[in-house]
Amino acid sequence: MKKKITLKQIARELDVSISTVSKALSGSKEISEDTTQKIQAFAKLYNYKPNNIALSLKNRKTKTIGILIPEIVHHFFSTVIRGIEKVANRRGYNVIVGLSNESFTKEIINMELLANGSIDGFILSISKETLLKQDYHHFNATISQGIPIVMFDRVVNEVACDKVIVDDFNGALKAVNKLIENGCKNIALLTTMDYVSVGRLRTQGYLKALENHKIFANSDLILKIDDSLNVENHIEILETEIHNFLKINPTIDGIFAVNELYAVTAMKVARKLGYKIPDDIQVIGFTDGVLSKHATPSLTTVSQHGEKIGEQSANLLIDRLEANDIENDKYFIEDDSKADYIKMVIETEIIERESTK
Amino acid sequence: MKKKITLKQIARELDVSISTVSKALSGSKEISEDTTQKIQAFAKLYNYKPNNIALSLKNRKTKTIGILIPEIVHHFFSTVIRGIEKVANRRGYNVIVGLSNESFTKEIINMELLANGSIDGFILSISKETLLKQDYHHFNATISQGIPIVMFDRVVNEVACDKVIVDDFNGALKAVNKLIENGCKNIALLTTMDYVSVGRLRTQGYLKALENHKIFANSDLILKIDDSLNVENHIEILETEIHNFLKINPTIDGIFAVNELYAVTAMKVARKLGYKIPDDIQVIGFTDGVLSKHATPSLTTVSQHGEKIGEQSANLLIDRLEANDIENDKYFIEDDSKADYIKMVIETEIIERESTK
DNA sequence: TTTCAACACGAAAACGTTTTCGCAAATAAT
DNA sequence: ATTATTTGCGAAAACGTTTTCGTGTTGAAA
Repeated sequence: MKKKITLKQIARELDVSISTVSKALSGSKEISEDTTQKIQAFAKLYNYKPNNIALSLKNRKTKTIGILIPEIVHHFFSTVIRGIEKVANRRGYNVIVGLSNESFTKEIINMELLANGSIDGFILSISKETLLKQDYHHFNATISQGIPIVMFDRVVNEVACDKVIVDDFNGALKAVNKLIENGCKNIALLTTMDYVSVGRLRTQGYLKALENHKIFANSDLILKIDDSLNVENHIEILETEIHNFLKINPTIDGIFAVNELYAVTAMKVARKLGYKIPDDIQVIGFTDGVLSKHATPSLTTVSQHGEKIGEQSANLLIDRLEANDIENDKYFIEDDSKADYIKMVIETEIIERESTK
Repeated sequence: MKKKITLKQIARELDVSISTVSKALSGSKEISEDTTQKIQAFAKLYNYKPNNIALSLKNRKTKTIGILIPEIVHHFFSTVIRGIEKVANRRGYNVIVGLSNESFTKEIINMELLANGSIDGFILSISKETLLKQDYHHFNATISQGIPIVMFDRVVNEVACDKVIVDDFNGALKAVNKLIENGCKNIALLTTMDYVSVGRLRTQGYLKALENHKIFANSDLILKIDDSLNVENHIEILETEIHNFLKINPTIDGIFAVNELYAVTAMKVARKLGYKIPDDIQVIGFTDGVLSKHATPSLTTVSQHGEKIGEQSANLLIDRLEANDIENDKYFIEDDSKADYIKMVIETEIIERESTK
């Protein structure tokens, strides 16, 4: 077992001081050609690599980003992680992932754990429970400790930080517009309980599209589904809810769903009821995941560009981290209270597939 | 901006030494009741939490696990991560995620980056490129540095470490058995090029099942699909390949696919060709992901229990890490070469849905 | 009164770096 | 020959902990 070699060991072996080794390895002009050569050769031979932890302690920065998301087995979130990882890697950062599991407490614990020196900044999406409780003190506490946060997708005005969001309103608007233009007269909305702002915005987009076309918004055509904790098993309930909904409202000829699961389930149910898609009913979903791509018929969706969201979030965070560096170097620490934070909106895009005409 | 408080600051403020503060906070009997109270109160007030990096440096362990996977936007891998995170959290560890993107070089870079003190051990699944190259020196180098590795799913005999694998052989065997018992006479196999051992094992299970039932294995019924780099766009190619395959072999009445994408695509194509599922053709896929669950008809699959794989991997790794601790404490470092490594096999389970009778 | 524990605390080392400063020797300028 | 400057290197501090080993004070035992 060859443990990693340290500066001290090299120094001892070559009979020079630690400082000399350090300088030689960084190519300092202070050290003579000769010794530099000798030390570098030795270091290469023993595959010396500086210890990251020691560097982190010395520099008081870890070059690590903490990602905190509600759930990882989820297409959208994993694409976001991929985006974050991509730019983080490129810019010399690592990512450490925490899962809140939609729980307020786990969110707090995870943050406190990582905020104790393990990471330089956070990229996160708020858990449902936190949104329900509307308790955001842990975010503000973290920020006031000097640890910047970037929130994505599920964000909240009460916290002053950079944000990257999907243009949920316009995404929904565009989707419903398309349904209308495609000739749909009675467009249903399949949505969740709207304490998650995201759902609320999509509903607003739906309503606005109808209004723009002078279509009366019939509240009977809006089905709100309770997406409580045990989502996994609720698939049958989901199906029967949609089934009954379609039975009661036989005039529906277009469906806009706020996620792809609702959309494909609606297609499934509709087909069982004898509807042809897209001939009798056209369907558009939000979120462009595997399901949409491989459903039969494949689903027209509003793509959220998760990877792009991740990239932008990472860039925003790292930009701020490195800006802070400069400020600190200048011994000029600006009053953060008037720092202007960026809210970046990522445009959606409609991916047309077989579920619309 | 309230930066985190340190022992030194508390010491200065309360006019005691750093050692006293440290001891008081850990409840040492050395310190008087009075001072202990005073110090603890002060620490609580200022929300003191020890700096993780400093602790890591001192203890020479980070309580962090490095996960290295080929791809994160992938149902199986994200369930594994979820499993790892779950037990890691419970046992006091964090996880830091690296993506190899199926690239040999990125795998190496990521490992070297994290091996410099950032993590105590690795849990990883080998990238395709590495498997092709059959170059495993970086794994062995890491291990001989004293950093344990646990490999899952895509493992390799050439590296001496703990492994957690799916019982691919028996999973395939059971699946094909079921097709046979359900009356299928001409069972096709949809597989990939088999440099990934996983695919090879599934093929062997398929062949064994046929053999057990004295069915002649017709090589015409095996379709090997080239799953090269640009998988995303290959969906049309996949469809046409399967289309032609089914046209040429009209007797096929059962399909076993080594992943769910091939399975649902096969269903899609078959239905376009006028087959009824499961009446004319029954289909079973490997990997129980979202697609299987929500396809129409829903797909019977061999579940790999990704979360369980993650949990077991994490337990194996942490067990070994903490066993090493004890050995080191004893100043008795065993010769690792004769350490016996565990290969844990996770049994598969068939989830029956609508694509089989 | 002297001796000895017990008590309460501080100094210092260690983990592995980087960096500032100081200092001797060698070279250059006067 | 004397002073000034460069060159090449080492000592030490610092990052924030924990822990070992002193050490001075107190109260009790001799």
